Amino acid sequence: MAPSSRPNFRDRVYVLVRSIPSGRVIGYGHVAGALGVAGAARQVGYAMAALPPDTEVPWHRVIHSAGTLASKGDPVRVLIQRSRLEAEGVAFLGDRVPMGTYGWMPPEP
DNA sequence: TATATGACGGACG
DNA sequence: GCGTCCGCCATAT
Repeated sequence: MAPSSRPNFRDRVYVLVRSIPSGRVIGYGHVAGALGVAGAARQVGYAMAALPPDTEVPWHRVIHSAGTLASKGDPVRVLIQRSRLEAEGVAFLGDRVPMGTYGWMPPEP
């Protein structure tokens, strides 16, 4: 193994996202911070963009720190994301999610 | 190896 | 409350 640098930053993002319980959400920056690399919020989003359409990773539970959704050149993605969150019991406050209520934090070792 | 990019975050007006 | 600017760091080419 090559534990020196980041073996697979994206892979760690997927593992953490898969640990998010249903009906909960988390911000990109929170995911990066949980991986030990605060400030790499953009890389978390980049990892999501690399996810296949048949992925088992609940990428829809990863949103902006402000509670708003996001997508680059694909607004349909946001609609799917919102639909899945509502299906899990997440109540939207307009176009925003009250992270103070649904905000989830990963368990620290 | 270096340059450009990018599902972001926070600060400022 | 909303729009805009700068900075952060891993991936891609």
